[in-house]
Amino acid sequence: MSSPDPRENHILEALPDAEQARLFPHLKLVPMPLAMVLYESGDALRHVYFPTDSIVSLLYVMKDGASAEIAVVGNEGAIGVSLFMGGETTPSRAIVQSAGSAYRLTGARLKAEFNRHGEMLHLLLRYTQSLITQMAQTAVCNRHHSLDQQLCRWLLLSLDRLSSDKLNMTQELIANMLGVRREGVTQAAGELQAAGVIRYVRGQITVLDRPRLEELSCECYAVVKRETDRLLPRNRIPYVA
Amino acid sequence: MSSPDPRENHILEALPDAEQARLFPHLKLVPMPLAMVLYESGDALRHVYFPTDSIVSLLYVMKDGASAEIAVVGNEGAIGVSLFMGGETTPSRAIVQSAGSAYRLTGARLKAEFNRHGEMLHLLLRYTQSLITQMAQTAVCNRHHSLDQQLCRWLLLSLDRLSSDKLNMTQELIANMLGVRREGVTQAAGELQAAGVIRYVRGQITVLDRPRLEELSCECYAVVKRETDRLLPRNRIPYVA
DNA sequence: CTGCGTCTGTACGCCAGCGTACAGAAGGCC
DNA sequence: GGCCTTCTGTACGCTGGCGTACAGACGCAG
Repeated sequence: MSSPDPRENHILEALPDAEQARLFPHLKLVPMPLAMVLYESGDALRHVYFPTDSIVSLLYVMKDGASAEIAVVGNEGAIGVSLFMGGETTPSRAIVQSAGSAYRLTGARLKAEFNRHGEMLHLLLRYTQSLITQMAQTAVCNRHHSLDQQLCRWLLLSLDRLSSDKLNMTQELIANMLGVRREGVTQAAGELQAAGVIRYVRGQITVLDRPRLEELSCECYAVVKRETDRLLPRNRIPYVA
Repeated sequence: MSSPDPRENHILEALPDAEQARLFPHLKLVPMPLAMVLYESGDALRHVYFPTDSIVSLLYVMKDGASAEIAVVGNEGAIGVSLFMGGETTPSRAIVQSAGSAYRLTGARLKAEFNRHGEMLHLLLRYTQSLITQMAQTAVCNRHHSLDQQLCRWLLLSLDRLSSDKLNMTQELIANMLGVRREGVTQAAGELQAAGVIRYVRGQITVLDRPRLEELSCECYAVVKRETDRLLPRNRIPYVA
């Protein structure tokens, strides 16, 4: 971005002027390079991150090394929910899946703002609920849907968090996120390419036919999208008790 | 229970005296018969439920009727998280999986207490985080583990929420919760019975060898258990900012 | 322009769980 | 006792995704 602005993050954007004035001076713009780990399972969180153009995956890693993504966070949300939820740590790993930037706030500063019980609290809680929806839907999706469908869902979730129709990610990476074999992704992506829905060139995916992608996806994408839009409307709504 | 007491629910138990005095008069003890639906996907919630000896499953139902449990709630928690999270509704169904009782509170009363930003808020948020852990782990489990392992996990989660070693539930019901075929559960349960771990008689499961059950389960049970115990210690801990 | 590392394509046997179908067994009701 | 419903056991073919193995393709460094 030529002139980074905290308001590129939807949560920060939605804050009332007074809260923005209080918080923005303490925000620090940090680069988010690919594969950067924001926290490991069980780490005490020091900061909360508000992505602008980066995408972060939350994933669980098992003892045998198998992994699975449970949610993806972009400029609609924040990383470090367990800070204000009170747990301080969480058994997941947060890893940058698409490079970019984020605004960072110290945990202490965030908690202080949260405990003023103002709009920030309500925004963060609503965002957390949308995160819950995404995780729950991921659980169901993992149970019932085919790899082909899940790949479509995953591409759409990423696409929504970028301003471009190009994704920079290898099949290996996608496989890790979905918790499947790399060969499976090759297979599924090959079909999509043959159908003219995407173009795939060595770590760069271009989406050619988004409507078709939505058709091929399972319903999980739509459910999550609808719920996210409902919970996080992009304008300033005062809290109603 | 011979003399029901709100303190059988761990959240209510953990409240300071002042908050208990304020809330308990408004609690209503309600029966929770098997298969009772507390809310359907998208329903506006009117009450929050604090189970004492009942168990409630949160499950997602897809368009084609397929379903999957995303979390289970007993006397350690509450049903109706989306009320104080701000969403008012949630795309899941809450259904009683093991009959018993619960204390009920109107949504308005709960929100009023929540917005006092006292111990109730912190307890509910910490509980919500443990719920998040459970959902995330379910997602991973659905991806990577065998039906046999998942059955063990599920039995343990239920067992922890009951005071008995007997579970009243048909294989059909379990299959619905796990999102698998009934025959699959028959198969897996048959193996457990042959191994002397459980005894199965027409809708009644008796756990004979719990340690063995834990060994046969995937790590998911232990992860969720540890995290739940960490987040919700059974004593009154003042909030530290 | 050559070589090497990374990324992608393909192949083959294997198996868990699915869909389907049906049979026996236990318990309740009249 | 006899009937009917519910619950459980078993069988069989099918398929999606896994594990493994290897070959081509692209791109960067030297």
